[in-house]
Amino acid sequence: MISKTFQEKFNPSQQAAVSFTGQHALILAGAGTGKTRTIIGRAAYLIESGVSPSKIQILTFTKKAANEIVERVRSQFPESTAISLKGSTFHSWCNQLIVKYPNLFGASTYTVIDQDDQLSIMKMVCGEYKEDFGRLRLKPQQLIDLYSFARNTRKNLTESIRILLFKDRKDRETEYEITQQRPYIGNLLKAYQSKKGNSKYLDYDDLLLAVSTQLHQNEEARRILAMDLEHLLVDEMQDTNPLQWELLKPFAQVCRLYCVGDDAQSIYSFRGADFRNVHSFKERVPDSTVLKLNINYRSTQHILDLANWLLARSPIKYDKKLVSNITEGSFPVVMNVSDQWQESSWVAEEILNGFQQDDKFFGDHLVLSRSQYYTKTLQAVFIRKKIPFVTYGGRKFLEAAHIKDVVAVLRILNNPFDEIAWVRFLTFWDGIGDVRASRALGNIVAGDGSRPIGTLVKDALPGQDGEKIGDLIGELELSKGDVGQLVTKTFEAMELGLAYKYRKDWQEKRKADFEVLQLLAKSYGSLGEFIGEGLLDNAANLNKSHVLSGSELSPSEDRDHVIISTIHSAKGLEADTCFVLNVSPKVFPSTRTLHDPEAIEEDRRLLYVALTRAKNRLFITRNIDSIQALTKGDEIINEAKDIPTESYFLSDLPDSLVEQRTYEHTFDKPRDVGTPNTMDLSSGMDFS
DNA sequence: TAGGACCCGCTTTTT
DNA sequence: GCGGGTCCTA
Repeated sequence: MISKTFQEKFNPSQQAAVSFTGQHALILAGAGTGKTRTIIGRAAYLIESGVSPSKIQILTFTKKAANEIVERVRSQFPESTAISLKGSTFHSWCNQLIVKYPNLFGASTYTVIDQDDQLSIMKMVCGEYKEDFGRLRLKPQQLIDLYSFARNTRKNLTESIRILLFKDRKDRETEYEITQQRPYIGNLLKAYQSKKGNSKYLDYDDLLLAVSTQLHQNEEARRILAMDLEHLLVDEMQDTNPLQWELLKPFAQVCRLYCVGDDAQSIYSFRGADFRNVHSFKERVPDSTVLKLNINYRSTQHILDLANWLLARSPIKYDKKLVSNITEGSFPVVMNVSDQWQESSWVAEEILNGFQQDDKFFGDHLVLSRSQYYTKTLQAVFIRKKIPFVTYGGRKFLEAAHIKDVVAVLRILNNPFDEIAWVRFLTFWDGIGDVRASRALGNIVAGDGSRPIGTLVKDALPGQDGEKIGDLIGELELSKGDVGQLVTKTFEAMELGLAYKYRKDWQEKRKADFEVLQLLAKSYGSLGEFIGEGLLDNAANLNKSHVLSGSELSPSEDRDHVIISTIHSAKGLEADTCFVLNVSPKVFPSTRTLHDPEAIEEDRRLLYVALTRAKNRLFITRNIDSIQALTKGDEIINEAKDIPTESYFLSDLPDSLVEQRTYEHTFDKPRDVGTPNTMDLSSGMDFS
């Protein structure tokens, strides 16, 4: 049954996509063509057609996107109609499946670990296998990257080493080097893997791998999951990697796949994303149809002209030319600045102008940067000018050191084999360092698990310290069933130590986070859920972007403020006015990608994503010095001499597409910024 | 063995 | 400006 507004809400190609009746579909949707609207419409359409909401699963890459889609579908129906509709990230979905069917996936007690934990384990392994590690000139982090890359791309170790460490070279020397190093790397990775297994850890990749492997091997598993699922709606298909494809593939047999994506917005190849998952969809999935959405409802034609120009210059054929249904509007502005202070000041001025003169809200402004790091100056200026802002991307709440200290206790109670949590917890206390902790650890983990944790600690760590810590953890174990209470008690017990450990910024910054942690903890039913889902839940990414309102944990999104985001985190966002920072030579494309044509194209797509976030006004900043260096033909050109591809995306930018300006005010630069190395004390004193 | 002081290198992007 | 590593001292 199609609702009355259907024709009004969707254009003909969107209608075709939303009401698709075939088996499997791939929707190719350019930026701003209503991708989210279509996936929402699809879910709503299915529910209206009588599909049970509980049999629809929406998959996205971030929790935020998942929540938004689900909420918007639910709001179209009377109260509880669509309450059972599910939306999650790939990782969280797999985690839920593993929890729901423990027998099927063979994991009962486990702990999901993040990249910090992975690194800690790898460091332990490198310490244990000194000889192997010593023969390599690699950092533990590189080993982790290698391991993850190989698993996500389904490539073997040799190929992974070649791509990640040798820039994909295939000459004889490289072959020799790889043959030399591979056995040692292999040993370390195997040791890492078995340590991970012993501690009952699952890293992010394991979550996907566990489910995917089982589905491929086990027909029973497919049958069971098929009973729960009729429609799988996948967002951002261009960002899926081979491992995720392995996960999706079996579902083509048990339910209907509906994948939405845009190959021109594929920006996650560092995570193994492969847009052949889009390009080869039709060949890979029998009985599938490809539909396209081409009309852009977001941006003015001027903005799209620039985006189209950028894409047209790529050697890759995207078969895409966005056409806007908005014809008026101003040209994108390219602002030439000579340093970051100018850049930040100008952005701040523009925003304040917009706010005061043009009746814009702070929330109408989106500032995009290539890296989180780069926006620091901007944040400083915003604070001084009292411009409210939130940042997207960056370190997550649960990854902050002081939070991890407290969470370590919860992890221990959840999984007594969790060595990392043990070390963190034990060394937290004054007088216990790495050495005593890891010694004690051997005894604790060797225990049979049936004895109370408190006595285990006392045995492993004789003396006063052991008594104290053993009593504490024994006491805390009593609150295991109540996550909120457990967090409160743990914090009380550790508060003194925390205040001392983080004395530099405890009062100002860190202390308040524990109120947030408590509220967050209360929102989870069980310890296991909090540990597992909490980590995977991007909504837990409430560093500074969330505030406490009343007794509720709520995103401060309902307040008016500018959004500062990395481009990667900005996918799916849009704003009236959009600033793209530092689109300078050496940045777009980045100098680190210049050796690799594919990486350059990914940088191009990254810029494309940034440009297409803007609805009405697009401002691009760039460093004038680097532009002049480029035209003078100095080192940048020389570096790029033997590289056929262009070295700066905007180098031949036609004047007809943008308006160029140069920043003129200089008074805004704070006098006291810079590096006063020595203070001049020579004057005012006569030593003669 | 624990912990503090100091120095260096460098700084994409994320579940 | 930050974490990480290293060296030095109690």
